[in-house]
Amino acid sequence: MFKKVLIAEDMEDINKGVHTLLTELGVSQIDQVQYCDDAYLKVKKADLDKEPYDLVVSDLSFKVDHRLQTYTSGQALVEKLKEEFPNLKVIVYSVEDRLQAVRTLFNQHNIDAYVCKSRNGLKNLSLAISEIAKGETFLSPEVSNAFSSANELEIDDYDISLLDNLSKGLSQDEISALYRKENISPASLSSIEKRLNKLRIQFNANNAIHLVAIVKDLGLI
Amino acid sequence: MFKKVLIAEDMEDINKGVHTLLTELGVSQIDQVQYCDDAYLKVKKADLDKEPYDLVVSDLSFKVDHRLQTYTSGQALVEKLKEEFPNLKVIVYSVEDRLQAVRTLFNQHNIDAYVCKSRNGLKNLSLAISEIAKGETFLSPEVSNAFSSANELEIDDYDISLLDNLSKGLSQDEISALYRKENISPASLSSIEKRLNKLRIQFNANNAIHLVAIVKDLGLI
DNA sequence: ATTCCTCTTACGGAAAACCGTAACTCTATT
DNA sequence: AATAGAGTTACGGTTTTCCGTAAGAGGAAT
Repeated sequence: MFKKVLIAEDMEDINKGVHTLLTELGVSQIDQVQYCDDAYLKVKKADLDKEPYDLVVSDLSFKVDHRLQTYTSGQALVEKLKEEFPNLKVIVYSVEDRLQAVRTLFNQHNIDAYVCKSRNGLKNLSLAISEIAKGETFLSPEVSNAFSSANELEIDDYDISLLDNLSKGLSQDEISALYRKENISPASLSSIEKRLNKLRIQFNANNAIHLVAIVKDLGLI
Repeated sequence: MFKKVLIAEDMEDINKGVHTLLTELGVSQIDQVQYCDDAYLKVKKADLDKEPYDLVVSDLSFKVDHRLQTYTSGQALVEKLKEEFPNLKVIVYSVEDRLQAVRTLFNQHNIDAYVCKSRNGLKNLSLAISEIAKGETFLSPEVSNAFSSANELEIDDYDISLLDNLSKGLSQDEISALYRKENISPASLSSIEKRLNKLRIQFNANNAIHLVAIVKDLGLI
């Protein structure tokens, strides 16, 4: 079992809940931070001191406040940690259930577990820890279909960019011009129309306004 | 101080964190539920048994799962509780920072405190409890401007309704027809256009999509 | 090379949104 | 009763979105 664990989570109540769980699991040294930068510094220092962490449990979203941060999101933190300390085990513990994000975390950043905060969040976190201790990876049931080919939601980065630009007030014409300038393909007005039409159908939206409202609610943008 | 407190919160880690806090504050009996319906039933039963709760701490959003619920949101639960047990103190503890929602909870449903889940969530929750014990109400700093008149941007219910209908995918024509049917004035397409134009100027929006995106971010709808 | 398939682009018409102007209604004031 | 002002409605013209059709571009397989 793990001996030295770091929790990176900005909300102190959750931080507390996870701490209690880890204590119950018999982890002897548990450190907590509420900012991404603090997490990185703590891991770095522990490594230099030859007393490295066995495991980091990190949230994805950290609310911004007055303190300027180099790493402003859990993604950025995890990416940096796994790049610099490949042997460090990392669990992402987040309310996010966006399959695309989960896929990226596993495929690009090699995280060891993804646990959704939910009713059974702590139970799953507990499971994840024991799986990782055995050298396995863990995926929360809520997002278990992230890698099942059946569920290809087919929303890619291009779609997100499109929706994001729409929500920023750009007309389809302006988006087309922008994409031409930045060599993003497809850039034609016609293709943009087509793509948005596909998205409207996928999300059952009546028009572009409705579509943007829906994807904002879903947290896609 | 309060003796008997109920926590309604679907995420068990937060539940645990709040529980720890209440224990530290010296609350002798703390009950926890993860479903709105359970919360209502517990309060109801405690009242019938002549051992009523002093305080309920409730989340706003409860993820839906297999269990069918009569009350599907914290709003619905709080509304029902305050209607049936006006003397019961209620703290809403939520990540939501939508000012409109906060106003409604205070004005319509007479909640006693609104605490935002954030870095200092538990500290504020602690403050809220001591304020309520003194017969005061409490409002988290994050939403403290919910009642400051400076913040009145001259957005009335009609504007909100307009934006809401837009975000639901109705065309301006359809909204006009709807308002005529429901005797909401002004109902003409022309007036609706004018009002939306005013809102676009107020919020610096390029078009209707942009406008809806902005007011969604602001939490107005 | 050819066929087939998919993705991209172009175009044209209908619908909706956008924008200015003007007329009409209602109320308050004198 | 007359006037002014604010709010509502009507209308025409321009731009943008929506939607179908069709032509071109590029890749994979035979």
